[in-house]
Amino acid sequence: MPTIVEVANRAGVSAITVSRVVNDSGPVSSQVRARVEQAIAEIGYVPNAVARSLRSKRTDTIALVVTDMTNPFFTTIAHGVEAAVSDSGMMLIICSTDERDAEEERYVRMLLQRRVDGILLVPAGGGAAAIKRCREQGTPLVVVDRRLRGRGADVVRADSKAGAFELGRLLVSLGHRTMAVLTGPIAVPTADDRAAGFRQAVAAAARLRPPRVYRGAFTIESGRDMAKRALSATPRPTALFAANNFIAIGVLHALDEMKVRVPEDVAVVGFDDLPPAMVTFPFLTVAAQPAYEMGQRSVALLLARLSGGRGPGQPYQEVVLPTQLVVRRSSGDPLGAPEPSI
Amino acid sequence: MPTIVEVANRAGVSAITVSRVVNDSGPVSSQVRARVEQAIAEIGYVPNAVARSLRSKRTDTIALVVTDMTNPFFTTIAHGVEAAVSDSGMMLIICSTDERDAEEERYVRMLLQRRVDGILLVPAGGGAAAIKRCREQGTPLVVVDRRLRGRGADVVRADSKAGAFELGRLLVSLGHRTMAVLTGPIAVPTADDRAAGFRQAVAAAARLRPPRVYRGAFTIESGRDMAKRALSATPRPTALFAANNFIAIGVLHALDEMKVRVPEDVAVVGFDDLPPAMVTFPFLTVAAQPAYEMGQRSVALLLARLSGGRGPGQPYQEVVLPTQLVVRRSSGDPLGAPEPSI
DNA sequence: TTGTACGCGTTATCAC
DNA sequence: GTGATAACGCGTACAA
Repeated sequence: MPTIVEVANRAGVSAITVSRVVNDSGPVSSQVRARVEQAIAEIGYVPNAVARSLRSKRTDTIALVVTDMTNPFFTTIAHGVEAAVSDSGMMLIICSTDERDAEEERYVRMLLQRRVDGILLVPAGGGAAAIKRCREQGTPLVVVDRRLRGRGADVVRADSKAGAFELGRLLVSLGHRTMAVLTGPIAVPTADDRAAGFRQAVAAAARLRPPRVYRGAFTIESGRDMAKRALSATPRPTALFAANNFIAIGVLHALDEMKVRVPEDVAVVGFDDLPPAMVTFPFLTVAAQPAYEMGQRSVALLLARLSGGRGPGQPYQEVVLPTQLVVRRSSGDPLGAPEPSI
Repeated sequence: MPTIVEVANRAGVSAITVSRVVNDSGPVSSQVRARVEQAIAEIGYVPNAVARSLRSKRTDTIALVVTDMTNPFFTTIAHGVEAAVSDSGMMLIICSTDERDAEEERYVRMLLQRRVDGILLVPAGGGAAAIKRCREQGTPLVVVDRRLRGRGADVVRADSKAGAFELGRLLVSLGHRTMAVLTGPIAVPTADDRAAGFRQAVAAAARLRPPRVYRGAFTIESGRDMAKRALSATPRPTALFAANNFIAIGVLHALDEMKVRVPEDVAVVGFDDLPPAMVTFPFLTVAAQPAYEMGQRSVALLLARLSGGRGPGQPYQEVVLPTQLVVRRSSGDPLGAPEPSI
């Protein structure tokens, strides 16, 4: 593999001159430039970015660490990230932790060894270890999709609480009085916020019993399981709130198996929309998060840190994006309304 | 940022000894090891993988270049790739070319500069330029999901022709006699193979007119457009074959808009399944590709090249995986069958 | 078991 | 406008 020195020899110049031509840094006479360019073409020189990084201390690479690459919500974020990263001439490393803290730690360690310029992280749990590591090394970190207890990093997330509140208010306005919340693990802020927002909406209505809250994982299996438990409770809920898209899918599967009709027998609302590209016939009423935009904004925040515009001394920012209420069939008509005449 | 030398000084040893401790290469007395490990912990040393790569000429990084990150088929491949890559302690760079040759070239150039250990490529077009570049540099390349004209690289793909043939045979057996194929661009082997396979199935039946073939892009918009054109043809087809998942979704949207019922008025079959995770109620009859497995097999092929087991001199391999026919509602019942009594 | 010398490919600094 | 020198952080080859 030819090096810059070999190009230099062939062109009869020094290595640094070749470097100047390649990077367009510093003055080079047009004659020399031509000779160098020809030499490059002749021997097929490809600059070595590894060596360059060793000197420059920049890799022009950032990493995105998500909890679940199969979830379209995260792949949509990834898409937004990729677009933004590519625009600024960098490359993107993607890691999937499978919601496991240990994997998250392993990945962050590897990424820091590789000296990536920055990390976008969807923490599996609290993310404390990762945040600490990054800070020690001075590598910018943006936490995506999860609220942070302390202020330890920039954050980009959607307003889970407000979105859940809207869904709750919708169901209340449709006349539901017994509802259940199916959400994710304890201590995951996203899971808590959504439960809290929904409960608040119910509490705001007079004389409604607070919804029962089921805790599981953000998975289809867990959604299915929680739905079955919720429906066997007394009194049986007339509406279910699934705190993310996978839980919602699990719920729909469970109801289908139980021959419970949606929305006729039970209304269902969820968090996270499915990308329109993937859904043939949208059905589910949801609070949609702006996933693509979240990806882009995360990169923007990271790049701002990198360009030093906001040095490491600057206070951390939290960008909270609004969700959008999308009402579809699964939430049903007002309870007690007359049956439509056929 | 502390270096290996600083660790060495603090521990009162030489740099190479620290290296031996960190990489567990070469003998180190347990006393010295303890001293070194303590020094590492105290000053928070994080090995520099960039410098290591410069020496070792390996980056332990591979890249996946796809045409469309929003397509669940490719994200499923990516998921399989990620799992396999992670298992072998490497990291994964992901690039999305948006089906543009120029982007593909740009990405490949950047990746080769970064000295990635290998590249998995879903070519936007023929992929000739990328293949040539990689070969010149001696970087292993595996082409994914596309057949190659010449033998210039390892290939992992599904059997598009056989899958399309099965779909065609199904429709023929259901009694359809006028059908249309909605496929991707000319010169993309995948698009051609699927059209050819389907046509062959029709030709195998006696006295059927060959299906009309529409050419567009592998996008929802294109699918919608082609569906409208196909349905306004005379004689009007009773069945449509969409050559990938996005085209199929576009078709379903178009038919919905035109108030054409599926499968009552027109039967629809497609290529590529949607991951079960994303679909609430599966509806479409498809030839499903083993996307996840394709991702894994691609990595396996790449790693085989890397480990030298199959040196660069070895002949290129082509792995062709079978598709699976999944019959659902969209393909309908046999034509002319009595209406089901309610 | 431990250490010395050198090179990996590039670029910043300073000199001409 | 061009070049010599050194340094980035690490690991191989060899010596002690």
